[in-house]
Amino acid sequence: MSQAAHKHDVFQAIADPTRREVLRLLSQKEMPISKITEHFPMTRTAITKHLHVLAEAKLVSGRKEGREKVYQLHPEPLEEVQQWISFYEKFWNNKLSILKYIVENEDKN
Amino acid sequence: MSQAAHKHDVFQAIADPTRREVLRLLSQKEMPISKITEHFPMTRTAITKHLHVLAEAKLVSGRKEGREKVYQLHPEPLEEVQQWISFYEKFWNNKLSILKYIVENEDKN
DNA sequence: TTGACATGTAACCAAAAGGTGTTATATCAT
DNA sequence: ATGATATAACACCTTTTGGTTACATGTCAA
Repeated sequence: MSQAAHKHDVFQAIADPTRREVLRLLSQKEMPISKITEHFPMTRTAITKHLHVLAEAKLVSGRKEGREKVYQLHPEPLEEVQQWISFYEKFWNNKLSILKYIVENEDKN
Repeated sequence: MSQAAHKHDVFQAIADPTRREVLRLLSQKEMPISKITEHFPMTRTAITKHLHVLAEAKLVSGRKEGREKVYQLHPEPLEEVQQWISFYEKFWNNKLSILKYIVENEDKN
């Protein structure tokens, strides 16, 4: 897989169903690679590559703990997607976007 | 949470920056292919392919009008992404997700 | 009817994505 | 020290992606 820097943004990271499922798993509990792999019908090597893509998008990070590498979720980058989407929300749900606008401005006081 | 339906789902469709820009353009005004192409440093054929991917995800549709094919936006499928994201919103913004919950339940009355 | 315009599409290409297996290294339990 | 475990780092393969040319078809305007 590519090692070129910032080649994988958050939009690309979440494009793959396996990676979305990894995020869901890590949203419940941090896990070492082998534990994550148990949930998928593919090799640990493949999961490791997906984890690297997610890490490049800063959606996960891993720390070494003994001989394990424990990965944990960092959902913050998803905010960029949420903001991108919010532009289109007005097309299907005016009420919600108006409410969001009110809440966000309320915060600034 | 299995939506591994079509080859090109909405997550894959929005993964590409060019396709996101096409959506933005079409959010302002419907356009024929050649007009869309003017905004990008690539051939019309490439844009046509991107449009096919977006159409497969039901994010755009095209109607023939004379010798032109006019594409227009259909943002509804983005709702799936928005809902997926909303699960993670609680990690960075509790207030908003609580409000959304209230609004959504209000709708069901 | 002729020519310019707008599109469809096939053939091709390079690079990236998504997977495999192998090997090497570090760590933990005996 | 030995052996099982957990991961990293490769090399390799196949399919998909994102782009190109080239050409065919259909439509509008003189």
